[in-house]
Amino acid sequence: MADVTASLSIGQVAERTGLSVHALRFYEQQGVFVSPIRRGAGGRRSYSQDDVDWLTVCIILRASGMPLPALRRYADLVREGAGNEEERLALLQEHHGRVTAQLGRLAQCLDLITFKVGVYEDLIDQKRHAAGPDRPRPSIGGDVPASRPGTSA
Amino acid sequence: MADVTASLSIGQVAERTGLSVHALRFYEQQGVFVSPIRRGAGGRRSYSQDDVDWLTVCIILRASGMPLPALRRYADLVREGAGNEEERLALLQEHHGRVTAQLGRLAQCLDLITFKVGVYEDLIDQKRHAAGPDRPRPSIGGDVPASRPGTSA
DNA sequence: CTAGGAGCTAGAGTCGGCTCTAGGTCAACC
DNA sequence: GGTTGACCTAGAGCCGACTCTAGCTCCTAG
Repeated sequence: MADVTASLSIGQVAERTGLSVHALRFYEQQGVFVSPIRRGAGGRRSYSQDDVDWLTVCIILRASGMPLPALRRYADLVREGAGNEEERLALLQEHHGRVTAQLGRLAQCLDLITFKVGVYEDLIDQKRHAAGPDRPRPSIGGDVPASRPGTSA
Repeated sequence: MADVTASLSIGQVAERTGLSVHALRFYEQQGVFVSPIRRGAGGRRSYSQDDVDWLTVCIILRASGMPLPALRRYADLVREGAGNEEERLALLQEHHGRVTAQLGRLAQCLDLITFKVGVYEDLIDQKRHAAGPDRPRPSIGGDVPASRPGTSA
């Protein structure tokens, strides 16, 4: 029972979350932490495991595009304590919807990119083989247009 | 044969691409167009269908996170004409990789979000039913920690 | 006892990607 | 002939999310 509820310095938290110390102070100032970060000797921040866990969630939410104000709002709700679970749920559901939508859009984009990569690959190894009389393939001008996918979106 | 190769005003292009006229001028200034936009009466921009097609591709690339400098680089290559297909391919492949990675990350994030939504849904309809003697579920303090997914990433 | 390293605060700076403003030109309508 | 309304240029401003700086306090090691 050594490092259970061990408290970490800002540098250690930075190291294990991948955030910069600047970002950690910035997040704190922005109110994304649920409980105030404790201070140790000389006013230094001392993060609990809970703080780090929460931070981990925050990082994932941020990575999925949740803006800081929404994150702060969520933190506010959690800080308020039990009783506002519907609001938290609503916030998360909304974010869930946005992430799902973004995934969809991204997948569509990927289709086009994959298509274009394919076209260039074909084009390039047609050149390599410097083939005979079979037509090189139509509709490549300066660049291929959006021909196949993406036209519908 | 009326509007084939019709040329469009900046306003019309804005309308059908969803970009603002400001953004269109900005993109032009940033060199993302392959050929210079023609000018009509009084120096007004006149977009060809090709311009709009290219723009459509650009929009998709941007939507998938390609930064403007990369887009410009791509446009530069296309403008140069045939002979640099390997470079174009490389650029697209790199972007393809990044988009794929981003999709993966986003999917992981979505897992956590889905999980948390699930937890709150359970929690809320347990409350609604105000059930009997079965324990409400452990490990919900202020908020559920990252318990299930995301812990590995 | 001093030099280095980690931390502190407040606030300025940066970057990407637009967005907006000021001041002007046209063409068309009333 | 005056007023819209769409367009023009050059350049300033904005927003989000950090990032960096200056000037300070500690603690520890040499």
